[in-house]
Amino acid sequence: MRPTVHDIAAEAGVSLATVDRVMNARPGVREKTRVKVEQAIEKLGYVRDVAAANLAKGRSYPFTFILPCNENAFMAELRAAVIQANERGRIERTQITIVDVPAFDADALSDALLAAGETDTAGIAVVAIEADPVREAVRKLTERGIPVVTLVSDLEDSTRDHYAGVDNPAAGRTAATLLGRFLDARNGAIGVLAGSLSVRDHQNRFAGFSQIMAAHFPNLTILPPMEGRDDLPLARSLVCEAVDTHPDMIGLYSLGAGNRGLIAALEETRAKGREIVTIAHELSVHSREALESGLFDVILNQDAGHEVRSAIRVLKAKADGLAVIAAQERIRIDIFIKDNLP
Amino acid sequence: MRPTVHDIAAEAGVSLATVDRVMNARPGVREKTRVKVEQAIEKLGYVRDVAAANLAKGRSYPFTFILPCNENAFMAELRAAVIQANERGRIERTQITIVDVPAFDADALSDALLAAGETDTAGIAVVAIEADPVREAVRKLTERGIPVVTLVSDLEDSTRDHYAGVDNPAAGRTAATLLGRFLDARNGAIGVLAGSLSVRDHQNRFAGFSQIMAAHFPNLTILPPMEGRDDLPLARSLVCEAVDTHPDMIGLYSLGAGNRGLIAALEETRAKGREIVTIAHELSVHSREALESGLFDVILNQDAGHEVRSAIRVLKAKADGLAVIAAQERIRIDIFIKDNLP
DNA sequence: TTAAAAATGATGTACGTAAATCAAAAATAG
DNA sequence: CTATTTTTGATTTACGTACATCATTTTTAA
Repeated sequence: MRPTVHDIAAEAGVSLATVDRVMNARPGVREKTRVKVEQAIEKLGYVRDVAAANLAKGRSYPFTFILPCNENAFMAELRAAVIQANERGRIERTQITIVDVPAFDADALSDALLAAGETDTAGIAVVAIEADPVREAVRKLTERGIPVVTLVSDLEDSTRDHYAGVDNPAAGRTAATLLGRFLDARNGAIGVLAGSLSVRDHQNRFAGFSQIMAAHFPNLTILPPMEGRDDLPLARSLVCEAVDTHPDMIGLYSLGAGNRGLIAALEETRAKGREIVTIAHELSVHSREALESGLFDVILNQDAGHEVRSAIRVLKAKADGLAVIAAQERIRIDIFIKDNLP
Repeated sequence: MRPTVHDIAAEAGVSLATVDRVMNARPGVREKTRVKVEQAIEKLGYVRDVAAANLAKGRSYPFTFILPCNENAFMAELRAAVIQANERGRIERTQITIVDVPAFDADALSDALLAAGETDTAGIAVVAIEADPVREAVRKLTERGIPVVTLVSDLEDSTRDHYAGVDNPAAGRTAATLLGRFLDARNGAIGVLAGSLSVRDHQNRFAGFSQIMAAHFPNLTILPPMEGRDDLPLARSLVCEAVDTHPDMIGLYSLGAGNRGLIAALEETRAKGREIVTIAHELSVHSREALESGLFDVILNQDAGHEVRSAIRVLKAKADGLAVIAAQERIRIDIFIKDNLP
């Protein structure tokens, strides 16, 4: 049987009240007594029963998640993951309020952050936009002791407590290595399709991609990146045009989320008898289908569920003033080919 | 505020005792009353506070994990994962007893299974060996209502409740696709190094690998598989010999866990100025180093921690007579290249 | 040495659920 | 309609911890 506070009290030769004072850092305990109790805890290997403690505390964690009303599959999945976490969170005493903000609107986002800070919130998770008003809002929040975690997209040079998302330069490097190796010694051009290069994630991915391409695959040249803005017809026409303009284009890296336009373009390209080795981001029903049909060769993925759960763990830890185990919270970049689809 | 049993009682117009009878399927409730209570639960969206329930029940789950005393890195990691799960399991009221059995010994394993069944156990997880006495032991256990989960290695045509491990044929197919594509249009021979082809996992991986190779990469021929038996010097000499004997060998798939002998052999090969595109299994300090230095090109990995946690979740669910969400318990095959290492 | 301050003990209530007991009411059988 | 069985209610204790109150002891300052 695992030891309880009673066992600690008996072992240390003090009362339950004193053990409680030590355990919860309440005042009124002599140093000598505190040490006695701590030694008893050590000796018996006592671990606080968190479930019972939370029950007694009646504590709950009202968290706020600020999400952009983007319409792409990944954001939908992220939102679903938050909702699901909220449902099962009843057990862990977390309750999440989702706040919607227009996509790519820095002012709206900073307003939403400040507004969330005025509510009864134990911590805020936010899909960040790189902009000074946002940084300023985050600074005000953290200054007031409200934990802030960036989700999916980070906010550099800010006072946010943690970033729950993938290493985007590494994602770009991964794409470069795979594309380069799949094309082995062939010579040719590589297209790059981004959502928008004004978004930090996409910038970072492109930087990592370019770096490895330049260093290891001199046989491949990168074409100027296209910006599809998550817009189906635009992405499609951009890709089609690039394929036509560059007959030597043999590879493509799509580092955004506008997969459906891309898929349409690749279907047309295939119909014309050309195959482009393609690496895209984010697993969804559409991208999965493209991978299975061979239109995509690789999908790099960040697991929205993992990111949300990690964000919640970190917020909880910060709210309790506990340390975060960085290694445990690192979000992996998943590589999927048609053979290892989940 | 989330509703409690008291709220249910008030809503249904019955006493607390009756609600308790309904909730815990105790006898002595009229059908009409039971329906009233269930409707109140539905209406208020009541969810049992599992933490409080476990606290009140004082229930604990004594599980047994039967592991082979293999000395390879993966088994060590698996064991560590079990120990870690046991430590943090104090909170979830699971306590795990580890039983060691000699590796590859079917009789010892079946004895251990039956012995575990005699102890006070709420469920058994076992790294299975394909053999009839093992199947028979599992049958006896499940017949007596003891949940049995196979871990890492499955037991086909048995009465085990669940398999917590990866899809090994899919792992082999993944290796084949990556190896084939990395070698693009080159012609040559592919070596295969197994631990032992009498082990089901390795058989399955080899089958999947051969299937895709034959179907999609006629430019590559598979050499007869070598058996390294997790033995460092043996694996090393086998690989060195194969490299010397087959000057056209340009790729290698190591589907076992004997990575260190393989790494030694590849170092020698590299010293001779030859590079072999290599895919190996299981991430460890050694294999990671080999990946970073370019000796390995890809590592396929199964996360021991995930497998152990999944096994525990399933055992708990089975012990409570609850359903298992299959999709949630699927163990992924991770692909690592040097750019996406965690 | 005494008064004040600090430290400790003793005790009770609460959290949400489980489980038991005994009394009371309702339904059913004869 | 009574006797019996079944169903329901009321109440209590327990799980392990948090937190508050008040009494008592010990320590420190004057």
